[in-house]
Amino acid sequence: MRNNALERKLGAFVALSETELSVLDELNKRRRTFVAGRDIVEQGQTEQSAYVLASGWACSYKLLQDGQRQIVDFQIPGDFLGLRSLLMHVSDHSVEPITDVEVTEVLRDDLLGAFTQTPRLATAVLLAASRDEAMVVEHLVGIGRRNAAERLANFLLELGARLTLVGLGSKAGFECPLTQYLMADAVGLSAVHVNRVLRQLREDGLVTVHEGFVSFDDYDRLAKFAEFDLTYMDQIGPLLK
Amino acid sequence: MRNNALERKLGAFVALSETELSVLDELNKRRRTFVAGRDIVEQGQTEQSAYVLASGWACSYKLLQDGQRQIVDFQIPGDFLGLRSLLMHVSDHSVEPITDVEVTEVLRDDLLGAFTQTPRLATAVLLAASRDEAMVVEHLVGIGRRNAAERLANFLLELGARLTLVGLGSKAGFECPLTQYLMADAVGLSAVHVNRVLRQLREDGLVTVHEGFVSFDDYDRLAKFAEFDLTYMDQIGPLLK
DNA sequence: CCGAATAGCTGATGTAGATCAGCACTTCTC
DNA sequence: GAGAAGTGCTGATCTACATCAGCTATTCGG
Repeated sequence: MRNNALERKLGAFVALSETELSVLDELNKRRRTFVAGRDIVEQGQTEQSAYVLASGWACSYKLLQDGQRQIVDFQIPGDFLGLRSLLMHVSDHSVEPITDVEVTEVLRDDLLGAFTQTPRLATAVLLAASRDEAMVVEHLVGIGRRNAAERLANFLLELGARLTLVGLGSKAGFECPLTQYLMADAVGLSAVHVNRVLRQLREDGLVTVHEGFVSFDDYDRLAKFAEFDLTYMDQIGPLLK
Repeated sequence: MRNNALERKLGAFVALSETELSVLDELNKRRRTFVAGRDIVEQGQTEQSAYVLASGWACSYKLLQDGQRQIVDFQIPGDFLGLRSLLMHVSDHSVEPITDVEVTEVLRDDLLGAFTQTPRLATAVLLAASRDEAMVVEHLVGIGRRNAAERLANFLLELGARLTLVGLGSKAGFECPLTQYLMADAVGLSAVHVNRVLRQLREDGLVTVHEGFVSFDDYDRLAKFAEFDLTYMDQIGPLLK
């Protein structure tokens, strides 16, 4: 069976041949499910497998000694979970499912083996990883230099854009299982302040976050307000023919 | 001639064979120099080449519309400059030399071509990119969840550790061409506050930053204070034999 | 040799966002 | 069916940092 999540993900970066596709098929046929709240990858562990998210939401985060947590990114269908943990000796972060999730598993040796067989796959993974890194960089800029409202606006717009790419959102809005606590840990604010800022954005007629749904009340004004620029998401199409 | 900067960089992640080394030699023989202050890579441009820093310091940064700047990372000898810009369609950041720098140039087509010939190279680059991403993630956590003093302490410790790896620093300290303005843009503070916090750290007998030199006055106490943990730098040795 | 940058430094004041404390509503558990 | 836990929401207070303003010491170009 063709057309799994990993193929869609990598196909966005390089056009894959038949043989490459069949190598991919071999790579990730093990399907697994995880329940919400129980970590999939744990900081400090040595991981033998990564996953590609088929359905549901997850988040990758780091804990500080004092118990504070910084969410690095949320993962939506099509995204890798724990790829960096697989590539590095010990995982530098944890991954937790926010909802129940379905994933396909990718074993380290299989992945590295596949690179040797079909180098274009390695290039594709490298490009996918670069795009992920670009997103982290963008978050860094947001947290370092934007105020609370701009940060939250950017955050919601980025999520919306990513979900739209996989058919789960539009300029009107998207379904969103995140609590205000989760958003706070992602944008580096307190949950209390997230609440206030969301109210502000709602009263200004920009976005409404309510009952698990994010509605863009005025997408263009919101994008302008947030200085939202998604070139970093680099979704023009395959770089390699 | 063997033993250039790129070989050292990638050799840290995979053990490279003779043929792989010779491919590498072909890859980056063009040596260039850039003067301090004039951008090497520019946000929004499409880049055809990346570089490996042979000597000097550089920084990668992003600008916001209002003129604020966030420095994403500093590059020291052995680091890539603009690798992500090469891999993506359009560069999401700029790179500026802080001192005069010497680099070797790597052309996009050469790099992608080399991946096809020797897939292990692709793996090596992927691992190197993962380590870079891990550092950005660590910066994100620092900016999101640590206070000014912890942030600066972490920042100096990380620079020290990285410089030590390439023989340019030790637990005693390192030479450092960064102004307080540059540090401020990197850790997301104002230069004024950087100044005050550095004074605080100095008065507490932890670190002294003076006349282009960073001295760790009490490395262990500083590391403890900053909760410094360098597992994310992942320098245990080659993952692949 | 003089004016203009650049860098480090400091005090006074302002503010964005944290923290604390508490209410209302829903869902889950025994 | 009562308690406990999770989530959203709000007012009052506190504080870590930014901003403004201005000082000194170097360096650098003409």
